[in-house]
Amino acid sequence: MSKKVTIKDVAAAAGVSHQTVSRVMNDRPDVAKETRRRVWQVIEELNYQPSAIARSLSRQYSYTLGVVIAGLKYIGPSRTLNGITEQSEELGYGLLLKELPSFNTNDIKPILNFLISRQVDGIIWAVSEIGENHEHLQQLHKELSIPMVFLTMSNRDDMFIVAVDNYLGGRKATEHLLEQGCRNIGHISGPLRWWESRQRKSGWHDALLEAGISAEEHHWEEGDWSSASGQQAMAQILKNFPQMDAVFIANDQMALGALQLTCQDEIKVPDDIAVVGFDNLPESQYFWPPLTTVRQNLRQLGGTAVSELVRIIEAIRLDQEVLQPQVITLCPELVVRKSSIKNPSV
Amino acid sequence: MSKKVTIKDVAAAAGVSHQTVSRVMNDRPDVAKETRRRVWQVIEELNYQPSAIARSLSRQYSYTLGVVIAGLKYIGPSRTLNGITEQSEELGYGLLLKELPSFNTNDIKPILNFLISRQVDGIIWAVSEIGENHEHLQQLHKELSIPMVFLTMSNRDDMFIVAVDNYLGGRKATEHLLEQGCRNIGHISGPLRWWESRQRKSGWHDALLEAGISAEEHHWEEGDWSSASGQQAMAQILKNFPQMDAVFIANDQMALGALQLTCQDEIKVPDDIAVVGFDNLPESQYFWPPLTTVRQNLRQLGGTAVSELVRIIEAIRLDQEVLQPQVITLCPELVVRKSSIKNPSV
DNA sequence: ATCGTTCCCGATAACGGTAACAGGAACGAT
DNA sequence: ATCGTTCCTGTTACCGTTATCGGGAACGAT
Repeated sequence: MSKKVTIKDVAAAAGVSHQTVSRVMNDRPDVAKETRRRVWQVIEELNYQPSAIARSLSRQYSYTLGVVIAGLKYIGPSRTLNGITEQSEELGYGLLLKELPSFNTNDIKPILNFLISRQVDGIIWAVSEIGENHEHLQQLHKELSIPMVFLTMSNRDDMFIVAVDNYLGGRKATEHLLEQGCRNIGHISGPLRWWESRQRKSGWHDALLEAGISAEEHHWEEGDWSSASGQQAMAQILKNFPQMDAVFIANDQMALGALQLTCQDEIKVPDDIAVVGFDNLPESQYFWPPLTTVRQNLRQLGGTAVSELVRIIEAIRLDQEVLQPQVITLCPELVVRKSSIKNPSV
Repeated sequence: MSKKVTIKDVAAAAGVSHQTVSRVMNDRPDVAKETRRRVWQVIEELNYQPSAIARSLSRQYSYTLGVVIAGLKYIGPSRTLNGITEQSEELGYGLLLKELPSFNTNDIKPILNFLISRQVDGIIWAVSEIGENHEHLQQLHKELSIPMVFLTMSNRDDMFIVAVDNYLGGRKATEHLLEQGCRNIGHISGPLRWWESRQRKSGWHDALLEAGISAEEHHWEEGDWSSASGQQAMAQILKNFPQMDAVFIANDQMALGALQLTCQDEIKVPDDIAVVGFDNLPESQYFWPPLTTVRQNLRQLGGTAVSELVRIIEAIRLDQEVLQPQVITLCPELVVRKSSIKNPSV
């Protein structure tokens, strides 16, 4: 059972000091050409892999990022994580992953401590803002003095934030329905404890307002993101708001539930009611009818967060100077499909 | 900017040696009650967090597992990862995550080296077996002498493997259709380079054979898991095999594509053609009609892999004895919904 | 011959913990 | 008084790297 080969084994085999081996590994200039060659040869022969652990201990950087995420069983967070893994691979950073057991976990401190004790260079907080779950965090963040980037939360001027513009998404969806000539546009929101839900709903609300239409209380219902809740909410709105000729639904899953209801009740989509969702699930294109929706590029979201975090880390490492916190906003785009096209002229 | 507090700071503040602090942190018995109390107090006051890095270096275990995964943007791998994070949290292990850029990456060695250089105690290989992508790996594995558990791959008797019984899933689906009185049962498979695809197809094939029905070449088509390919494959089979009265489709996404086609062509599901999928997406229940499918518990798959790996690691740590490799198989179950019920008596 | 450079390289001390050993104090037994 | 225990604590070495410093060899300039 071959024991791990260390820098000293290499040094002994090459007949140099371990320091010289270190110099070779790190491409330092002050090594004679011949020595360098010989050391490299031994490294290859012994298949020497330097211990990243020892390295982290010695220089004070681990080249590892901590990622805190929640809801991996849903497709949204996984896509974000996908973006994070790709970009961190690209930039040469490892990832230490922690998943919160639920979205509104209050027991945040041990998780941060866990990451910090493992010397991560920075932390990406990829948990949506729900209810009060960011209040406590915000305070801890200030005490901690470790670079952090937050995803998908309301703007605060003392933090680095990367987020999709959910408000704009809601507006785009609603404006599209207005352009189709709809005037009675309902809305099924996500749980309003979620920041995203509130943003999307505001977008809907404001777009209507600007068109001179008032969004009234019985024009919308609150769902919980699930298809079941979408179905239920749809039934409710149909009852309260029978004139409805279009509906903007805050995610594709709920939209799917609503669509199923229209199948059962033989309501024609889009002729009777036009439907727009949010998320652009890979499946949405194959719903019946294919679903118009708002695409948010979550991979890009994750990737941007990593780039940003690394930028901060390396600024500190090199300049010893702290960057100004900023908010980066990504634009969602509308994907138009059959479910919202009112007048298929011809 | 408060510098990190180390074990020596605590020792100095408490008026003891750093070794005593270490003893207190690790709950060793040989510390006087009073001293222990005092040290704890200082630890709390200074909010001391021991450096996991230094600890890993000193004892030779990091209490960290490496996870190699691919296709996080799909829901399957994310669910598996979800199971992995939960169980590792439970068992007190951290996770170092690596995502392969594609399913059939050949450049495996640097990834393993990366994980090993960070002293992970074991590795979970959560990448499906596709084509030859496991051949090379198998060889590396033997040289490496680090505990590994593999997910979802064909049985080999010298490795630890955890997998869902895809063959059984295929059988269950097909047998269900036979029970519904169907005799002309088609199949849309996933890409046959995938082990899962071959297993599911074999299940279909063998179930038919046992019922005295021969599965012929024009009774099935190969898809690529996407809804688009499902739709296309469905169209093809309908042409080649017009008598078809049921179809087993190797995943829900392709089934969705097929269902959309039936909507367009006004084929009645399940009356004209019964449909069974595979995966049990959260959306499947809301397809039209609701989709009968095979549920595989991927969270359990991930969780089991972690438990198994930790069992191996701790066996080595304590007994210094190596466990016998084994294969753990999880049973998928059939979820019956409307899309496959032929005779809705009354 | 002496001195200052430049080029290499090694010795030693960190980094922040744990392991192993040694030793002092208190105590009872001889 | 001496010895062996037991209980507690400190000293020292070590885990595998990198950083710092210092010094020898070679070389050209004085």
